[in-house]
Amino acid sequence: MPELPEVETVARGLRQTIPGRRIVAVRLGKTDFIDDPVALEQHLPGRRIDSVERFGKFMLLRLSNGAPGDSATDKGNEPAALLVHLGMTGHLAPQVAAEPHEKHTHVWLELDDGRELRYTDPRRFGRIAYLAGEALRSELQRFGAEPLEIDAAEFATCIRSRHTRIKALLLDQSVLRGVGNIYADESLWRARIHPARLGSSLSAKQAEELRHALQEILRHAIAMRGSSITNFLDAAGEPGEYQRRHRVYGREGQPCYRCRTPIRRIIVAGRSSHFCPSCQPKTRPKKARRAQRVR
DNA sequence: CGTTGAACCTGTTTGC
DNA sequence: TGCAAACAGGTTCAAC
Repeated sequence: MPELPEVETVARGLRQTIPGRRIVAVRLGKTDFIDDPVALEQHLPGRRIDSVERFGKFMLLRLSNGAPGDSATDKGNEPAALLVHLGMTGHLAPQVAAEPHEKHTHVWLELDDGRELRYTDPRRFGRIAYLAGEALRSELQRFGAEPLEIDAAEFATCIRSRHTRIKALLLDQSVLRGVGNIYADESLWRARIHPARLGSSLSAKQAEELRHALQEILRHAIAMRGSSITNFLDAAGEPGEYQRRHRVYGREGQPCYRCRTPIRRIIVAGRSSHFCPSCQPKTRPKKARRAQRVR
């Protein structure tokens, strides 16, 4: 399931071989996950892919200027990009055009070097959109901070000001862009925070511990090229290795790596959440007792 | 403002 | 063994 580290891994792979190539033709299969399929056919042919960026869980293929007067709504000289979200089972990878395509391939971007950039997605939970100018700007504005860039003050504010479960906040793309179920659970375990705690109930120290845990885990996962849970493969068809480092995700009933207590799985914010009931207490540890213990 | 549940989709796993 | 139900989960939307 591609989250930030997996998308970053794919983007890095594409960056090796795609920028500078021109799209010469577009072929579409099923299009129910594409915002405006006609826009792809209209605006992509002739455009060069200038760069590949990651934005949260999206990949952004920045496109060269189109022909002036391309259409009434697209002047051709505004910044334009193809947004690709991999959903649960999406793959985006270049293939030699003569090679047979995988089942569930829905988009073929024919390149000027004999290859095709193909999008394959059995479940079609992904999303593809061509956006330019103001439409692109406003779409990107909907999303929250980049988890690897957010500073301590901003993180503390957007977590501690909210009367919502911390698990829901981590998954909310308008708060942080790019965190999904695996890395939310892993960070909460590392910071010893129960997933059902309210954001407003975290101490300043806990918020900072959580931010630190999240960033460390994301960096480590990127270095290991992501987690291959079901069938995640990078742009070169290679699996990631981070699934071996999971401490709670997918480990229900198995002993906590810190204290041996069996890991539990509960539903929080409608999502399956893995945690250690001993290391991640539901309520803040009380300290009011100390006075009574004085003899 | 916040929370929950359903819907989307199909391959894989589980249970009878 | 075989088949159906449950499950996986990112995102959006309706309902409360």
